[in-house]
Amino acid sequence: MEYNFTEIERKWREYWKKHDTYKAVIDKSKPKYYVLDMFPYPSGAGLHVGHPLGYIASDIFSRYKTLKGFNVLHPMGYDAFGLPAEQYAIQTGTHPAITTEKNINKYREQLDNLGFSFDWSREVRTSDPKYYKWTQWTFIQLFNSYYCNQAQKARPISELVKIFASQGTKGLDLACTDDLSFTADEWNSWDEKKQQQVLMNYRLAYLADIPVNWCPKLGTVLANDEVVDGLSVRGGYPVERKKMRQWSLRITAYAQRLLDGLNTVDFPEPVKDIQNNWIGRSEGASVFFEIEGRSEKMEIFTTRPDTIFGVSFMVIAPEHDLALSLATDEYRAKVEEYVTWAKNRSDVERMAEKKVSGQMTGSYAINPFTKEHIPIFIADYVLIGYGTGAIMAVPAHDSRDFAFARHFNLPISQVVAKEGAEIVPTEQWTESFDSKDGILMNSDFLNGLRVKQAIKAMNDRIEEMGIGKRKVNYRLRDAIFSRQRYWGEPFPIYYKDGIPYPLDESKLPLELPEVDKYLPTETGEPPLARAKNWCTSEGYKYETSTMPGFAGSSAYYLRYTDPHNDEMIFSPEAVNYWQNVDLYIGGREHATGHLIYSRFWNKFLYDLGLVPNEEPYKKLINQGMIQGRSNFVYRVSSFEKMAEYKVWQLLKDKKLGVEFKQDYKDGKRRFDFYCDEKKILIEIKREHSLEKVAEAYSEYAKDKGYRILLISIFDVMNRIDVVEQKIKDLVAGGDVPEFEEGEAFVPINLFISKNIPGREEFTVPIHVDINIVSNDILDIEKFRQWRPDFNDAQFVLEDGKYICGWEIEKMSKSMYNVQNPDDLVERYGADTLRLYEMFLGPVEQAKPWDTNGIEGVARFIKKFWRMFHDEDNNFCISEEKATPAELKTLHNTIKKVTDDIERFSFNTCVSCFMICCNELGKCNKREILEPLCVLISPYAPHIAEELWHEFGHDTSVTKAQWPEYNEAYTKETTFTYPISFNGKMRFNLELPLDMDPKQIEETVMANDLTKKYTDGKQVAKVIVVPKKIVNIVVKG
RNA sequence: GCCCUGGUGGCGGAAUAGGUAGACGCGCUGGACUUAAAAUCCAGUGAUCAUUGCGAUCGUGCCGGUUCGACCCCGGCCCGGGGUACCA
Repeated sequence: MEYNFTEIERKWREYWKKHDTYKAVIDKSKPKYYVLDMFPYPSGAGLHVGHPLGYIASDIFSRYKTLKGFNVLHPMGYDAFGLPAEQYAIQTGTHPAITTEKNINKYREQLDNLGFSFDWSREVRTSDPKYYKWTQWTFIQLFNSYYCNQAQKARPISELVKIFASQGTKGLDLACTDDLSFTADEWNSWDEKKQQQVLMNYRLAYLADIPVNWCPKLGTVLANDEVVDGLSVRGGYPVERKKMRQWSLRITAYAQRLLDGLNTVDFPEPVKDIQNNWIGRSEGASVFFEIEGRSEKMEIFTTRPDTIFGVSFMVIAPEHDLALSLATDEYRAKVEEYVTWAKNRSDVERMAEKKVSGQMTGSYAINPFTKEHIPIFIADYVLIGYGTGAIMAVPAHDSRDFAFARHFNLPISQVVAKEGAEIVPTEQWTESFDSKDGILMNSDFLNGLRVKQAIKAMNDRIEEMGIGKRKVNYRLRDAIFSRQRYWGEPFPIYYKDGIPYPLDESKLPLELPEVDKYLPTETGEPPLARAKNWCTSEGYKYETSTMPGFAGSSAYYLRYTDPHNDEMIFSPEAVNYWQNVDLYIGGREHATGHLIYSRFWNKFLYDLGLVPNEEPYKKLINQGMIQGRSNFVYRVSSFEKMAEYKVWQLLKDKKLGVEFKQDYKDGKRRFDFYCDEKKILIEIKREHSLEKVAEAYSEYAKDKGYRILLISIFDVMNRIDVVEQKIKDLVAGGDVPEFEEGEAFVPINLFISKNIPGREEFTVPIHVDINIVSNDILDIEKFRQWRPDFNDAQFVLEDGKYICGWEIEKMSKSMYNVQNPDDLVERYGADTLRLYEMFLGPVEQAKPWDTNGIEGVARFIKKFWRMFHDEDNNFCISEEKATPAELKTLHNTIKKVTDDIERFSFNTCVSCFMICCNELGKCNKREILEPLCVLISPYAPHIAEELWHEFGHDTSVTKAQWPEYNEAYTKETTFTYPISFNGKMRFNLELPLDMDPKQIEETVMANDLTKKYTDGKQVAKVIVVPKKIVNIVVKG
C-alpha cells in the first residue's frame, strides 16, 4: 500500500476550508507579516506551470512565518478588467463580465488544487463595483489635488483656489502643465470657466491635449509601457502618435520621490535600474538664445552647458511651436514640407530607418557667449516631449549632432580634449568625442578647467547673466489615463458647459452601463457613448472613456487590509495594523508599469495621510520565467535524399573497394555518385522520373564511355540488398542492366528517431505534444492518435524506441509544450508539484520546465510517508529516545531549512529534506519525525497535515510551532581537515577541534601521507585555517 | 550602442564569508528481489590516461592578474537572456 495523495489532499483542502484555517484577523498580540503575490489577470487559457511558481514560494514563506509566530496576511484576487475579455466580447457579443467570471472560476479551481494558504475571504476583483468604487474615489482625490514643489507634497485644490484669490501665482512653485503667471486680481476677474481651465493646469488628474499613443486597431490610446517598438504589447498592432484630449495623471510631480524611494526598498537591483532609467533624471541647464531679428527667445535644455563655445547650430523638433514661424520666406515651403512629413511618420517607420534628416529654417540664433550667428534647423532627432524640444548642437561632442553636422556640412569645433591627448583637427574625425571628463579648450574663461568644474562655472555664469538657470529634467512622462474602451472603470466625471466636474462621492460607484455593442460609435466615440442615459440626473453627460488596466491594480494591496469596507477605502485601524507589504512576489515585466504606478499611487495616499508608509512594498522578488521544453519528431521530408544517404553508406570510404564521389558534376550534368576508376555513374530517382529520363541517360553514358545504373527509391527503401548486389556486380565488371522497371514508391509518413545517422539530412523537425512523450521517448500509439494525419505514421526506431529531440523555447500552445499543473496534480499530487517547482532551481532564475525530474520528488514523498508507516500502511511510530546521530541530523536540517527559507533559497531546502531522510534511514521515532513534519509543512502542507493528525493532534499543523534549533546536538569534537599541497587536496585527516594551529601543523607534518607528498621537496610554508583547511606549500 | 543578468557533468542545479568543485535529484550502467513487468533496494557515474594495485593529469565560457589557495576578487574578451534607445 502506498501513499494515497488524491484522497488525503482532498480531505485536508476540505478541512482547511471548513475551519477557515487561513483567515487572517487583526491580532495585536502578534507581529504582522504581509505576503503578497501580484494578482493575476484571469485569461481564458488558465494557469500553466509557470504561474504558480511565485505563488508556491510566497505560500511557503507565509506558512513559515505563521509557524514562526507571525500573524500573516496572504490574500489573493483578480486583476479582472482587461483587453482580452473585451476583444472576445467584440467578436462574440458575450459580455466581458461573463467571460471574466468564467475565467476566474477556472483560475480559482486551479489555485485551490495546489493547496495555497490564501485568505479567500479577502478576495478582490478590480471589476467589482464595490471595489472600483474606491478606484473612482481615489481618482476624485487626484482630481481635487495639486502638487506643491516646495512642500514636495500633494495638497487639496481648494487650498490653491484660496491662494490664487489672495496672491495669484506669486511665490508659488507648483507641478503644472504650462508655466503660468497671473495676479490675484486677474484670477478674481476670471469667470468660472476660465478659472476651471486654469486649475486644470495644476490638478494631479487632469484633462489635456497631449500627444498620445493611438492604436487604431484596438481603437484606444495606450500608455508608454503598453507600447513596445511602435506596436501594442497586447495584440501587436501598430501605434501612431496623435494629439488627443485625454485624462492624465501628473506622476512627473513625484519623479524625484519615486527615485529617492528606490534607495529605501529591497528590490532586485535590475528592477531598481529599470525604474531609474525609466524616470531618467538628468541635471543640466535651460538657456535662452536670442534669435536674429526677433523679439522672442529660444529656450533649450542641455546637460553640458560647458560646451556652449562649441555650439555650431541649433535644432528644434518638428512639433515645436516656433517651427513654422522661424521659416524665412526662402525656406517656408521646404520647412512646411518637412514638418508635415516628419509629423506623419509613425514610430515604427522612424525606428526602422535611422537616416539623418532635417531642414534649415533660414533663421539664426545668437550664441550668448561667442555672439556668433548660428543656423536653426528642424530635425526629428530632437523630441518635442523632452526638455524644451530644442537643443544647442555641439557636434564635436555629441554623436547625433556630429552625424547631423557631417550630413549638412556644418562646422565642428572641439572644446573638450582628453587629458594629454594630441589635438587632431575635427575634419579628420570619424566620430564625435563624447567626453564625460576632459579639459576644456577654445572656451574663453573655461579653458583649462575639468568638465565637472566647467559645468559649475558655466552654470554660475548663465545664472549671473540672467540668460538661463540650472534645471533638472526627467524622462518620465505623465501617465495617460484614458482608454477608449468598454471594459474598465468609468470615470466619475460629468461635463457641464464643457468643463469636467467630479461626481459627488455619495454617488459612487458609477457603474459600468450596458451597451449594445462593444465597439466605438460611428462618429468614433468610445463604446460608453452607446449607453442609454449616460448622464447625471440633471442631464449632464458622463465621461465616455474608461480607466486603464493599472488603475485597479495600483492600490489593491491596501484594499486587501479591509476589503469589505463600504464606508471608506480602508479603515485606519486595518491599514495601521497591516501596514505595507513585507514581501511582494511577481514578474519582472511589471517593473515600468504596475510597480511605478502603484508606488506613485501609494505616495499620493500617503500625502493625504491615509497610509502610514511612503513605499508600498518593502521587499520584492521576481520569480523567473519558466520556459517550455519542446519535443520534436523528425519526419522524412525527402525520400530521394534518404535513399541517396542509404546508398552512400554502401559506397563511401571505398567500402566496395573503389572510390566513389558524391554529387558528381560532369559538364552540365550532375549525378548522385561517380566512380572514376570504373567509370560508373549512379543516379537515384523516383520510378516515374527514371522512366522519363532513362533513355537520355543511357545515350549520354554511351557517348562518354560510362556505365550507368539507375536505381529507384522503392528499391533502396525495400530491397537495399538487391541494390547493393547490383553495384557490387557493376564494380566487378559484371553486366548489370542500366534500368529495370519496378514498383513506384508511395511516400509514407515516416519518422526517424533522433540519433539515427543521417537523420538531419532528410528530415524536418515537427513539434510534438510533450504530454505524449516521456523522458524524450515517444509514445507511438498516442502519437498516432494525436493527429488524424499521423494515424498511418511509421517509424525508424533506435533500440526499439523512438527518441525525440528537444529545445528550450517559450511555453506556448503552438509549440505543444504547455504543461498544465492540473495534470501533474492528478498524477503526482499537489505536494509533489509544489516541491518539484521549488526543486527546479532558484525562484528568481529563469529555467526550463522539464517533467523528467518530478519522479525523483514523487519518490521522495513516498519515502517520507513510509518513514511513518509500516508495510501495511499503518501509522507506526516509536516512542523510543532518539540517538545523538538522529538528533544531529534533525537539528542540522532545522538550521539549514530555517536559514534557507530566510534567504529565499527554496530549492536547497528540498535537497536538504532529501538528505535528511537519506541520513535517517529507517528511523521512525516521534522525537525526530514530529518536528520534521512541521518543518516540511510549508512545502508539502497536505501530507504534513495528515501525519500531524496521525500523531494525535487535533489542531492543524499550521497552528504548530517552528522547531527550535539546538546547537548542542550538532556540536562536533573533531573536524576532518582536507590536507592540500599547493592548493590541491590530497587526503583528509580527522583532528580534534580544540587543537591549536601549531599542534595541527605538527600533526599534519608528522603524518606518513604528508611525507609522501613532500618527499624530496622543500616545505616553504604551512597554512592552517582552523575548521577549514590545511595547505602545505612545497617547492622543487 | 548603453544598462542589467547569466555562463559549473548528458540534464536541472549545489558550493551562504576566497578554503575538499560537482551536494541533492534526473538520466544512464550494473546488480538484488520477481515466472515477468512495475515498484523497491544496493553499487557505480566530470573528462583523459593508467587500470595489477597505489593512482596521475586536466577541469566551473576564453585570456591574463592578485593569492599559500580563485566558480568566487581584479583587468581584457566571447556567447546566451532581459531592459532601453535619437532623452540633448
